[in-house]
Amino acid sequence: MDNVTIKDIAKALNLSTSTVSRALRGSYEINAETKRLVMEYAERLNYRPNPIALSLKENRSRAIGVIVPQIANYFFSQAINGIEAIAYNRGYHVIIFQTHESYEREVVNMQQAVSRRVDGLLISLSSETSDVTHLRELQDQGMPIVLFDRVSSELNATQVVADNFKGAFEATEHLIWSGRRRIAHLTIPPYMSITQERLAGYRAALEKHGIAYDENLVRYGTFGPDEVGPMVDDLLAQNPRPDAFFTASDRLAAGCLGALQKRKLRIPEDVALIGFTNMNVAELLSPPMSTVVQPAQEIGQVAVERLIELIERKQKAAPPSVIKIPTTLIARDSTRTVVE
Amino acid sequence: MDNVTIKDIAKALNLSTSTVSRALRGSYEINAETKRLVMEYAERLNYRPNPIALSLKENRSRAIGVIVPQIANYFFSQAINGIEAIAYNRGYHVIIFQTHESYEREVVNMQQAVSRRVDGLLISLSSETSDVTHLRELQDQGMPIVLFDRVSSELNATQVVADNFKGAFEATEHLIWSGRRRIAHLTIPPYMSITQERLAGYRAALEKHGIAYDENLVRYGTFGPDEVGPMVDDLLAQNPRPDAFFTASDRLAAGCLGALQKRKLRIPEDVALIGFTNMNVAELLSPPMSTVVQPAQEIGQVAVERLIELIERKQKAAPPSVIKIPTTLIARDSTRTVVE
DNA sequence: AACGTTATCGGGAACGTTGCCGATAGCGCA
DNA sequence: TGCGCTATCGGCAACGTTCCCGATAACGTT
Repeated sequence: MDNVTIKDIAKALNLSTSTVSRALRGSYEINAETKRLVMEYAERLNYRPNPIALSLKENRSRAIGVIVPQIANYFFSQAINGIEAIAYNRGYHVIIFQTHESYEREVVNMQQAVSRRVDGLLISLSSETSDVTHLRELQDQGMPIVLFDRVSSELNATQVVADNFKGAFEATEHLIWSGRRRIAHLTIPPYMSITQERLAGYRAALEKHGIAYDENLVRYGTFGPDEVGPMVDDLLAQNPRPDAFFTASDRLAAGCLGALQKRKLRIPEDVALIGFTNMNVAELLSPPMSTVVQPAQEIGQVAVERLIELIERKQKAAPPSVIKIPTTLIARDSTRTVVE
Repeated sequence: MDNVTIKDIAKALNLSTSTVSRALRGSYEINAETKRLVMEYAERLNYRPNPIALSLKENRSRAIGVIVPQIANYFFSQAINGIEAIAYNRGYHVIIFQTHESYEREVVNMQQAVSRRVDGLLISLSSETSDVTHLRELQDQGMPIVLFDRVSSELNATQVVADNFKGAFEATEHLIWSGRRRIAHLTIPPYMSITQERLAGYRAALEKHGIAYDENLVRYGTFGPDEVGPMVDDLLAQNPRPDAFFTASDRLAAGCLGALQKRKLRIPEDVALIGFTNMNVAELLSPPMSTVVQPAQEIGQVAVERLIELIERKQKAAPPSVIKIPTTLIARDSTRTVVE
């Protein structure tokens, strides 16, 4: 392998390791000629400082851990994209952990990250996670933590999220403006932060337009497979039937669309549909699907920037806060106003 | 932070560090009672061995580098999913690098991975990469390397790919069976391995059915934005017009579908369309799109398994080989046989 | 002439862990 | 009694790097 060390250089040039070390870092107390010699020789041998030795000495790894439910998911893969870009520019590398929506694996991943000595942690909570004491304890021990997307107000940490309330409010109002009155809301487990914020936005829009909130129109998914069909059936069985669906995720939006198609309901004639999503093929769906776009990449970028600030400035960094990144509503055919 | 070391335990228990070390690893030459004491104390203090110190000592990092063009891409995010799952079970962590389809960044990423002292490298080549001497040199220095998906026969390394030839052959034959004769092929840069294999499968299917290969029906994309529309236009301007499109990637398939829709061509009545893709929403597109499914996750899993074998058994591992994972053709509405 | 200063470099410890080599005591056996 | 063996443990070096403390010589200053 590659193994040229500072010792090799020292031996070859008949110098001590300390001199070589200082020459390489350009210390002022090394003779210019000596510096040149060392630099040239190091260059010629393609010397690269060993980051592991550095880590041991400085007690830091220049690595940040990223814990997400799933990589193979539009939102998270884009967020990781943003994270990676910033992190590498700042000299950190990114270690990925997946929880697969399991609380248990989240805890295990967290411990793994700790024993890997990551300098900081970026976390999007699993859907099973309601208790965050594991994170609070870690934070109390001094580990910099930033939450993104799936956050928890139980934790006094910086949190970076889409403006879920506003996004949901706009989506719901958009449906109302297009003439719908019975708007169903398909969402994810109720104890999750994003669920509550989106639900609140949904309710606020209904209220603003004088539509009573009907809890029978709200269904909570569990990330299980094949669960969307029955939920949609159940909602459609009501009388009067819902005339619009507002879904809270990529997965639910696609599943809902499939379920509606299977049941031969015309979109947007029979029901309208709008999702909270990042799918870049939403435009190509049948019909083109209206969406509230979450700025996944930007969320990742902002989150990692805050984390690095936390790592490098420690107690001097900005106090914990909640950062909301605006969403964008894109109206397409699935929510077109239908004139009778 | 967490910092309990083997020294702390030794001091507290009035033992030497070596004894503690051996007790922790269950060495036979340590008194059972002493072992118990050490184990219990370590447990109580939540001792975790410092992997950085281990890495320095053993000259290995228990990390594998994964270099891909893009994380935010169906295929690669699923592949990384598979990689992550296996790697963690085997005690390795995964460090992600993105080339963004740039040769230059690929080289830089490779160097970064090396200076991070990864134990092995998993690479899917950028579309710009035609020269692989940077990888060959690294390999010559003893770094275990496994290529996946975007591979190169210039490198004597284990390569894990989808069965591109067979997949393309089946897709083309499927189009022929559905009654098409002028089958256009939208693909990616010609020097890439997957391009050539898919093109060969396409040609072989044409030949088998007595259809002359027409190079005017083949177009090579460059991963640039908004390039698909003009390519499609150009193809459609021919006389006679193509009656089917076979695309070589997720991006091209979606772009082609959008372009055809924009030009008001009916699918499958006017033209058929089949893609090489992993999009799980292909069924929801308009119309539902036929696809050749690449087993992304399995490719990742197999690749990382081979890499770990290479890392741990070194010269004793299996010699380099090309492993082909079968694809699956899913016929949907976009290639339905149209009766005139 | 004695001293302080400056420029330039080396020695050694330390980060946390493991492994080699020894050291000690207790014991059995001839 | 003396020898060797086993069981049990400690000391030390090493991995690659940085940093603190000295060391040395060549000066200038009083």
